[in-house]
Amino acid sequence: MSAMRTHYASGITPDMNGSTVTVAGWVHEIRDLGGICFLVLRDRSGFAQVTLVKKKTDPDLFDTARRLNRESVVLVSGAVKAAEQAPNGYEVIPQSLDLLSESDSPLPMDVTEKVGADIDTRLDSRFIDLRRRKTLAVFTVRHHVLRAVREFLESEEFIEVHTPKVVAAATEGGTALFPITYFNREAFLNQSPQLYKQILMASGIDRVYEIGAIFRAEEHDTLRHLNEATSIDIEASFADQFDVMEILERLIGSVYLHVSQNCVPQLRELGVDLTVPKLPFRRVKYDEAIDIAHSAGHEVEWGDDFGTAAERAIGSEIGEHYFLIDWPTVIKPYYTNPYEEDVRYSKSFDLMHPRMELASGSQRIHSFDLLRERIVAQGLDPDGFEFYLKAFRYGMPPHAGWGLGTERLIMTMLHVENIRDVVLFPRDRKRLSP
RNA sequence: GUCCCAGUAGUGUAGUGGUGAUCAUGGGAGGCUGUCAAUCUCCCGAUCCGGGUUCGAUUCCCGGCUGGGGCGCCA
Repeated sequence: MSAMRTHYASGITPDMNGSTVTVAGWVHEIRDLGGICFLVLRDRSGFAQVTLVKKKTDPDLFDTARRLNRESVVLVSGAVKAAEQAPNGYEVIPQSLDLLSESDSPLPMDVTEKVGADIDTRLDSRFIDLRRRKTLAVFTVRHHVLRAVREFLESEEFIEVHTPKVVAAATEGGTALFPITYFNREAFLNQSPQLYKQILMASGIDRVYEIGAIFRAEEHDTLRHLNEATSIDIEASFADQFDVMEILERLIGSVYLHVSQNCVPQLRELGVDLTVPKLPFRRVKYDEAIDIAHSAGHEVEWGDDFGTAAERAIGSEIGEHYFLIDWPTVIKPYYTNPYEEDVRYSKSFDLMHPRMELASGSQRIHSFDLLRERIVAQGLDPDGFEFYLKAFRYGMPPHAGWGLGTERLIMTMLHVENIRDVVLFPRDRKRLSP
């Protein structure tokens, strides 16, 4: 604990009756009843009630307390008193109260959650929004999700790497990139670590993962897209798509388990009853999914991706996490390995939640000649990929991998509607600040 | 990219071709010794911008700006 503070609010218990503590935090509410005044102090852990009885309190201290603005930052030292009627069974009888930072008034939004606020209002004042218990709970869970991912991948002997976010060329064609000026040259913000993690397979590191920002310049405007998102990516050598699918489903199971065990108060705050999904997830072939979509009345041509409506129909038919496997080669990126026996199909998969796609992956092409051929076939210029293709000429093992959307994992886990709710400072088409 | 929708106190909302523009929360003053969505009395605070129709527009029409959402695309 810091020099200023001896305890978090939740670290104080009634059996500490009589001992002196110093708590620090924000003035959540003040209830002045005339002869007695209650100051509710809020910190990251919870609330502490500071009780001032007029007759027994120094007049200056009493007056300072009752005149505090909401959300001012204060430091309160005093004696812990066990009290039945107090919220957590105790209250603090102050000996001193320091006003460390006075809050302006009125506040840009309500912190006590009595009155709602639009997402836009909340994001404009995100630092205040984070003072709300529900918002704090979401980001605490997010931390535990990422921690669980790291622990799991580490236990599977993956090494964490960081690849460049400023790149010279598009990874896969298709999606739009953000152009930037790099000294005198044109450069882009990376849409995916794909090419770099594949290059690392030629290094012999064998199993790598990266948790990092990806950028997409698409002008979409939905509850499940952002222009800057966080991707969890892995790549593994001497593996096929089924090997990495198995890693992925065990990772999902492990993350759910970790969160259900370590985020009990947060889940309660959010009203989420978390059940760990059963393994293994169903493997549904693309062709089967087409049939499901058709029988639900959705038009899907073989070789097309599923529209949102068809995707939801398939999702509600399956009802839980599932893998959508064996996609047509034509709708997957050039680095996706086709089946040798029928090149119309590829060794690819998407991990689906009934609400949306969470991840996609595949076994990759590791033959230089085939890869170059596929790049050309998709209308891309192989010269722009020389730095990448070079890694396939001097001993590249077979490999497979996937990319998982961190935000989508969290929003489906916590039943969050809007992807912006699970990113501290989201970047969408309209928002560039804060 | 495209289509739809919305802009009313700090915040969240109701409603209206002529209003004293609703309610809650908030803020100010006062009362109250056990509050915990404290409570009571009094008070404060708003119709996005520009043009048009009209005797009169916050309301109807057009444009703008800002925001929200669907689809496409994707994670």
